[in-house]
Amino acid sequence: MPELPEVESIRRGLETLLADKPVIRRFEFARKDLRDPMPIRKLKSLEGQSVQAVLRRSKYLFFAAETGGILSHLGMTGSWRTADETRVPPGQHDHVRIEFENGLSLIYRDPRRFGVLDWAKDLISAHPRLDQLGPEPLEPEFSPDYFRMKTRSHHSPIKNILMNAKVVVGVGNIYASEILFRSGVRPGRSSERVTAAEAARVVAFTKEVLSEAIAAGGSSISDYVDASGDQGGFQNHFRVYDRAGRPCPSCGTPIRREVHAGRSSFFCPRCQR
DNA sequence: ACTGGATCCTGACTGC
DNA sequence: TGCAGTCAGGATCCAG
Repeated sequence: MPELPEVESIRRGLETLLADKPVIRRFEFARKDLRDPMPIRKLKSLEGQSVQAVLRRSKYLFFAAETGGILSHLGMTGSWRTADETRVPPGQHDHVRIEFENGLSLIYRDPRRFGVLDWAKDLISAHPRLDQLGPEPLEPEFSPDYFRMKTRSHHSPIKNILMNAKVVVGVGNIYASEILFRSGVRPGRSSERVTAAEAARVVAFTKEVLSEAIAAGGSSISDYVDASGDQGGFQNHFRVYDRAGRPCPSCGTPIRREVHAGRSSFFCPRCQR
């Protein structure tokens, strides 16, 4: 599943592909639902309209057409590819195709179907999938004071707070472990016991890790590729994620794995307290 | 009002 | 080789 850096990398790829603002000729649906039913008629109402921009909010992509647009969440295994991207042959998990007047076709593939395809007016108007979202991690609104306030008002492991989209969007399971490693805070530490200085470090390293990952084009694990089928490079920079038993890059102590809220966390028991 | 756990689904990998 | 069990990038729903 793509986290924010992967979604942003995909957005940039799509923006380039759709730079000449092509008109949507037609949608093709191989099925009626992903995780939820898709609003097929509503989406088809966008046929004949040009895509003006590809935007991102949280881990959602938004293809902005004229009277509304396509809201896309990739879930764990979703991807957008061009039809002529030959490295991956057409398959049973290609669920939606968007054909443009200029000959381009985009194909949505999602084996696990945890993704979402919805219609939205824009990214500003009320929408049930967007209304409850917290600030973007790279915006100033995600500040040490703000995060400190959130850590004090919750009673759960700091990692859960960091991954809570109502607190801050875009931080998934991989980057949460990486951020907390750099911050020197154990993922399982109860959030109300995180000091103001530590909360400030978590905020700073959230911005740092996500920025570095975006600059590297995201992380490729398993089946992630961007819209051109290219893989990101940040997975080569993981310091703790999926490295249980291997030496901490900083002190050599074996990395430990723990489960919080049903998700694996990785940390160095010596560097993180 | 919160919290953690189960859940949706398929595929890759492990160990017997 | 086969088969069962475990795990996977997310987010929602439900019980306690």
